[in-house]
Amino acid sequence: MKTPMTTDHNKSPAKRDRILDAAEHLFAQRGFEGVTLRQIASKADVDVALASYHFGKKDALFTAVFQRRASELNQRRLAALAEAKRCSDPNPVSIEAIISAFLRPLEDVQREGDSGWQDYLALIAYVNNHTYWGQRLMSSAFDQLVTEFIKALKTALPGAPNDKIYWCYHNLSGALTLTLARTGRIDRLSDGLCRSDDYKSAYDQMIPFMAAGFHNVCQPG
Amino acid sequence: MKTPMTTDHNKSPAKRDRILDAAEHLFAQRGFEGVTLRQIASKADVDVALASYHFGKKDALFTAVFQRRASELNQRRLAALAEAKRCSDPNPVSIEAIISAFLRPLEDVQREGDSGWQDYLALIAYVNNHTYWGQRLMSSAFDQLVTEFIKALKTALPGAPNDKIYWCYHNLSGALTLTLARTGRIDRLSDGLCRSDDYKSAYDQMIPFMAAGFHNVCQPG
DNA sequence: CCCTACTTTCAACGCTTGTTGAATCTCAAT
DNA sequence: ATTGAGATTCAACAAGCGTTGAAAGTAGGG
Repeated sequence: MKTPMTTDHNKSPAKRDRILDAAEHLFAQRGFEGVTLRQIASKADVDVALASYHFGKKDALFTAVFQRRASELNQRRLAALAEAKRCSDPNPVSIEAIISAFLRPLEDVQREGDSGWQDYLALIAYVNNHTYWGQRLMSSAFDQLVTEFIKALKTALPGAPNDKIYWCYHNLSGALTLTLARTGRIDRLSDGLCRSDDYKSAYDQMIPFMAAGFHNVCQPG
Repeated sequence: MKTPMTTDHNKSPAKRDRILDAAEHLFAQRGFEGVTLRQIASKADVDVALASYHFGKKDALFTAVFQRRASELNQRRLAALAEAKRCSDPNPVSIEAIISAFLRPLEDVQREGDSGWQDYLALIAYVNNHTYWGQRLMSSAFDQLVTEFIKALKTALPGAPNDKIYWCYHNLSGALTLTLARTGRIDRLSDGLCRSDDYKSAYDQMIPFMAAGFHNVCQPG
């Protein structure tokens, strides 16, 4: 009996994946127009034409890179949120726990070594601050997840006006984005006291910071 | 008697400035590599070669655009900080007042109509999230100002550890950067309830939000 | 062994890019 | 009028871009 034959490309995904990895790294570092297909192919040790063969136009390759890890990240964050709900069971989940469920999975994948995740999170930062790519990619990849977290925030802050919740999430998202971009600015500003690549410290202070902001802005009435 | 003759180029700054304006708008919208000198020249209604004549390489044009409005912005923010100190005179300045002095001048220049400031602030957002340009431009343009504000924050939060102050400023800077980028994401997330171009609302909620974060994270201990 | 389907390479295309050197224009001072 | 210096245009360059079509490689099923 023959294999069910979605003969697709499960035999030699090696080069295809190497293109994705190289593109992930370079796009995250220099942006869409800042990278050429030849640089990607060179880093992946592959012919230029192969990128076009597998992914079509350059836009499509960028989109493929962005979507590759999105669903796994969403699953991890949703799992963290479910776990937080389970832990505080009869009581409602605290703001701190919700924000923690939003951020800690990022710390997890960053710590797990695979530098691909580092690049991917930096790519999210690039896309989130980019008008064109943000409009095209952020919603389809993350809106469902974000809506889930915002729903949790609303129940944790009963009576809070919706627009304030969204603005508070905007603050959280912006601070997180700058963290993920790891530009090294805080290193220079603090003269080395703080480091952009010290995620642990970043999240440790970000969680109580944001929780206090939510509580202060979103108090009912 | 002849005019004191820094014969430089004060006679026909028209085209030179039009290049800066066009570049400001396009760089802010599409980034450094996303814009061609021909697009800039076309928008400025000027020959391509003129940009090279006035500014040299493309990098130098980008730098010139970035630096053009930096010192005026710094002056406005420093004036706002001085005014805040004056208002609360014998008492120390509050965190809220410091953050307000940091943000409100942005709202002012945005309201004053001149759409160039809008583009410029979006350009700051682009540079601040960009590894390469951030390292080259942010420090020289804004470090002195930021250091001044951080000094004020330190005196307003006596006993707070320095690293926490820097991380808190990092949060403020990140949220502000996403606001300045005006990507339209909050519009889509909130289904039109909040709008990226509603600076007033953005700053109105950001000030108490950030102040609460500072207070919560930076309590001495 | 020979199909067949997929992957990978090769070579080249048409086009755009940033940059430059020489030519032209502008216009105030001589 | 002439000069001279800055501003502006023109035309062109070499280099690099994304993309493509055809050729070559690979491998499992008949």
